Amino acid sequence: MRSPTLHDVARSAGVSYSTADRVLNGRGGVAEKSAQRVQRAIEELGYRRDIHAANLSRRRNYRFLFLLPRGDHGFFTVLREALARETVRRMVDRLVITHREVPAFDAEALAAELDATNPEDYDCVALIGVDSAALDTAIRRLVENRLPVITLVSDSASDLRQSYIGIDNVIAGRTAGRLMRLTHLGRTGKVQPILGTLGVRDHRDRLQGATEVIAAAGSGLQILPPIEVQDRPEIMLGRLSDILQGDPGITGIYSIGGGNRGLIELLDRITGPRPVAVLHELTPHSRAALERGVIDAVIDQKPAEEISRAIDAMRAIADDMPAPDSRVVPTIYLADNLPDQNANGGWT
Amino acid sequence: MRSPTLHDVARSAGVSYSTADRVLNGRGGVAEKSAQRVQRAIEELGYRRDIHAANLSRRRNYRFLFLLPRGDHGFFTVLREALARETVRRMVDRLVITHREVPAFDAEALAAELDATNPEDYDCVALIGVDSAALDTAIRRLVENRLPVITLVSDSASDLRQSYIGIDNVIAGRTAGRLMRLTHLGRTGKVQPILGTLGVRDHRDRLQGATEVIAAAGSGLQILPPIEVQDRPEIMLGRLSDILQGDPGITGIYSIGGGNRGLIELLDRITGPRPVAVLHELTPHSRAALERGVIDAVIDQKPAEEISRAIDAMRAIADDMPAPDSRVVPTIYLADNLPDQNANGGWT
DNA sequence: TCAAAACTGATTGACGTCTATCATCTCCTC
DNA sequence: GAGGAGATGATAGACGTCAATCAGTTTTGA
Repeated sequence: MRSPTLHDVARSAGVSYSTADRVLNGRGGVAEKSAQRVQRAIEELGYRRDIHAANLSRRRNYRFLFLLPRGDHGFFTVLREALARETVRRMVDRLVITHREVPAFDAEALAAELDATNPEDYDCVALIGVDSAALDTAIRRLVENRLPVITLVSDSASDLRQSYIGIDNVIAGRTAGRLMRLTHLGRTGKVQPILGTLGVRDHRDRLQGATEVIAAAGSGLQILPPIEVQDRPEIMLGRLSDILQGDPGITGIYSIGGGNRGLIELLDRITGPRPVAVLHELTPHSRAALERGVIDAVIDQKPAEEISRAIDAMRAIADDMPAPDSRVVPTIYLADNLPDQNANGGWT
Repeated sequence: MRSPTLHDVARSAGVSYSTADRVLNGRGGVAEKSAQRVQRAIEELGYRRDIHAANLSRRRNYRFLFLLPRGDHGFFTVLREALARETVRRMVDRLVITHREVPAFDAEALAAELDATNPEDYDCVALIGVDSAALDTAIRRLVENRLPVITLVSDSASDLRQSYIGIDNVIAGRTAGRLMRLTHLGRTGKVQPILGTLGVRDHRDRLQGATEVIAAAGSGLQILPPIEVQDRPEIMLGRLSDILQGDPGITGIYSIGGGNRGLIELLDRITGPRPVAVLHELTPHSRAALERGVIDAVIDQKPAEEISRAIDAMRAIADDMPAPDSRVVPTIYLADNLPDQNANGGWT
């Protein structure tokens, strides 16, 4: 029941260990027919190289670089904390994870950071994608220098990056739209979408998804033109409070992006019935709001899970294994199915 | 930047490698003060044993046994498939996972299977808990013979098993109740709960959770006495169709257990408005029903994730690391946020 | 046909840990 | 102060792979 070693492969192929090794590791200098015999032996025996023994032997560490946005934006904070946890958790597996902070929403700065990165220093890089020619160029340089790149949370340069780990934002938007429909069964209403800016692809996608579902026949719902609040709580508070006063018929609020502290503050002030409120991303603020019944649902992309999967993917890439894209399914949190407060969403 | 080895520890403690090894692996025969010096060196250097090198050296495999219910019950099928995937996926990590099928819902048979298990043959056992004295006895025997046991999906013998991986069923029920409230905003209604039998703890817990939320002040909802259908589609179909005809005021159906094929068949027949329907467990049937709009929400416990976490926990236990309980948060699936069909819920 | 090139095999010492054996050395006890 | 128990050190061979070297064989082509 012992699994075969490379020695077994060599013996079965009728060649020396050296030759089997040359084939396995593509060192060259092997006659075609020998190579084929080794390959066949590998398949016949079902040989799989013991990756741990290999790593031990070559004193290999997996060196991964994460570029994450700076700042106290709730979601990014959660993301950074998840990364910090995984960093220590994975040390036993020889993963050396470096984390550099870059200014949020600044493609140029991100590109500059990549340009300043020596491709020799890492085995894989993860970053949050943005649509930007400068970023694409920077990514291309790394990839051409054999440093693979993956995108996280938001995709970009999809022909260059090896893998994308994150949610499909159209689906996230559709999920929000579905929640609006379900909370409006048997009645009509108007839904007000709020986003950071229409310039961000992710926000447009969510809006599109929500619109698809809400505007579909039989919903009895109307979706209003979106307002832009730059992910800023103050702007959110001001603009939205104007709008709610102007149109008392609004029965649903869908907050697509950030700045939710403003929204929550506003909802806290409302006495009597309030509109249904659906937000994105579980943060201490949104969680507290859910718990005290000020908002109804949070759509979350499980940052801890994304980080963990990103690391898995990076490791697979570093080991030259296929690393599939991994679409995370957006999760719905209501007041009752919140994860343990301290337990990073249950991700040990 | 190299992480310290046991040789480093020995040198730093001023003892030989042998002594350091004796301390690390508790082989005994070491003077108290030497042991302390070694311990101190370990802490000072931050030494962590290289578990992969250790496993390599002692030719260790992790031998885990899963006892899962037989039968084509949708949920159990998903569970078995997830296990099969993980079994191959984890082979590279020296995990040898054995899977034995036991009759479903039969504590005696499960206990018998455990009794027939030689504690020497495995490093950890996972099973789905049931309240049963016979099972407790069987578990006790294993644990006393140094074979740790964990429970999955449903807990039992909580003082004997090392860890429980699964959802909190009260929370799952509350989540269903919350969905009922949200789908009844601005209107009143009656919710009919359906379960396998009140004899099953998990079902009672879910009912309790749902009742807590639905019966709370301000819901405008009434929860009807539960009906028992033994998880059987035919019974479900018959009983429920009688009840719906008898009481046209029913606006919500909460199916707590199995037999959902009967429920779906019934709902498919309804023309015009139908009650809100919330089910448990994503299976091919429930998924299809969601997609064609016959039911509204599925509460899922992510079996693939549970399996994966169970294996993580078992490995931690086998390595003498702390293995925390892992409460999985029940997930809500609507028509729009379903996972990839083939992709076991996104769990690679 | 002979030298160069291409290929093959044998061997060795890592990597960090486990396990076993054997030889010392230091006490304590009678 | 001899005998024994207990503690310690030294050493060696595994585990499966990597990486390098060197000697030897076969093939190629001019």
